[in-house]
Amino acid sequence: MGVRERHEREREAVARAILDAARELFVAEGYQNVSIRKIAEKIEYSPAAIYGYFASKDDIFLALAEEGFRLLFACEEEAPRVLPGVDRIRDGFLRFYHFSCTHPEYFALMFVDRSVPRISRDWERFGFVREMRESMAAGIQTVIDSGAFPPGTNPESVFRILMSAVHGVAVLRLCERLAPGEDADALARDTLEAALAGLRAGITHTFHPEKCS
Amino acid sequence: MGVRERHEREREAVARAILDAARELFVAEGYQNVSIRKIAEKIEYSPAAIYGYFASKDDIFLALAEEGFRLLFACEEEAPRVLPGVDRIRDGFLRFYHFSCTHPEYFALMFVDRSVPRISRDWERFGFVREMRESMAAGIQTVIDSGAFPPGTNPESVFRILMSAVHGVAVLRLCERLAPGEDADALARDTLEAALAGLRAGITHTFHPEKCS
DNA sequence: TTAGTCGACTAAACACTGTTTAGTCGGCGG
DNA sequence: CCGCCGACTAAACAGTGTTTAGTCGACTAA
Repeated sequence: MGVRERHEREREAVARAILDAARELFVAEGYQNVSIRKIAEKIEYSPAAIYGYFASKDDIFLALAEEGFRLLFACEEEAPRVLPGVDRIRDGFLRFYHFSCTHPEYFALMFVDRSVPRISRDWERFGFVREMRESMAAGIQTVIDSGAFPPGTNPESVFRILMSAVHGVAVLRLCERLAPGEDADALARDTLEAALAGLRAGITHTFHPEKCS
Repeated sequence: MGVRERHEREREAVARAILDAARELFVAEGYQNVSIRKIAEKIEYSPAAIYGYFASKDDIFLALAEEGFRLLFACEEEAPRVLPGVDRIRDGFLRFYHFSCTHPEYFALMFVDRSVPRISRDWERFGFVREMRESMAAGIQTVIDSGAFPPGTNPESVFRILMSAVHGVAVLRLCERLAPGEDADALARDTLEAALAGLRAGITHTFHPEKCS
C-alpha cells in the first residue's frame, strides 16, 4: 500500500508550490515586500498551512537561497571550456557579475540580505558551495601552473580577491549606490581587470592598518 | 519678541532628540529592528508625535545616512597629509574599509540597505557626497601627475575601481558571507593592493560581455 | 483680562506583518 | 464502523508604519 509514498509526494508537491510562489513573488517584489499571506493567497491555502511545511519565513528564504546558489553554479557551468588561461577566469567572474544583474533578487538573498544572517551559520546546508569554490580554486591552480601568475600564488586568494572586487560593483549597482549615469558594466569589467592585472604582476607592498573585526 | 525663534529652537531640539534616539537604537539593533514606537518610547513621546518632525521612518533613515556620510568624511580628513603618493590613496581606502568595521550600521544605511532606495534618488540632498568625491579625485590626479600611474589615467575611474574593490570586501564581511575563519582585514588589504597594482601597471585587455543593466 | 487661534501632542484606530492556537474535517488502518 | 492522525483553517496575538480626531496649553489680538 503506497499510501505513505503518495502522501510524501503530495507534501513535496505542496512544498514545491510554496517555493515557486515565493520565488515568483519574491523576484517581482523583493523579499521584504512579500508576506506569508501573499504566498498563501497565491497557492490558495491559508497562511497557517505554510507553517506545516516551513518553520518560518526565514526557512523559505534559505530554501530559495540554496536554489539561487544552484542556479549560479548552473550559469558557471555554461562557460565555454575552450577559453585559454586567464580568459577563462575572467569569463567566470564576469558570469558572476552577470548573474547579479539577471537574478538580482536571488543575488540579494545570497549575498547582501542581512535580515536572515542564519545563512552564514548554516554552512552545513550550503556545504556544496564550499565544494564549488574548491573546484574553482582548482581551475585557477591550473592557470597558475601555466605561468599566468607569479609562481607560488595561492589560488584561493585569487578567488577571494576577484570575487570581492566583482562583488563590490554588483552590490553598488544592485543597491543603486552608483552616481546617476555611471556605467556599472564597464566598472565591473575595469575593476576585475585591475585586480587581475595586479595579481598577475604580483602584489609586493603589504600595509598593516589596525585590526578592526 | 523672539517667540518664534524659541519655538524653532525647541522644534530643532526635539528633532535632534529623535535622531539621537534613532541613531542609538539603530546602531545597537539595526534599522529593521527599530520601530517608531521604540524611538517614541525612548524620547518619551507618543509615536504619532514623531510624524510632526519626520514625514516617515524613511526620512529618519535619510537623515541618519547623511550623518553617516559626514562621519565618514570626518574620518577621511584625519588622514595624515604627509603620506607620499600612492600610500595616501591606499590609506584613504583602508580608512573607508575601517569605517565599515567601526560603524557597521551607518555603513549599511549608506551603502547596502535596499529597503529605502530613495537614497539614490535624493542625490540633491547628498550633493556634498559628490563634492567630496571630486576632491578625492583631485587628490588622485596629483598622484597620477607624479607618475605613479600610466599617463592619461582617469582619476575618477581610479576612485570608482578602488572604491568598488574595497566595498566588496566590506559588504561580504558586514553581511557575514565570508567562509568561517576567513580574515576580512587581510582580504581588504589584498584586494585593494591587487587593484592598485593593476591600475599602476595599466589595464590593457578589455572584454565585452553582453550588456545587462 | 479675555477670546480666539494655532501648533504640539496624544489616544485610538487602520491596515498590515509573522506566528500560534484551537478546532474541524476527511481519508486511512484496524 | 470506529478511532486516529495529519492537513487545513478561522481566529487570535503581538507587533509594525501611519492616519485621524480631538485635547490642551501657550501665545496674540482686542
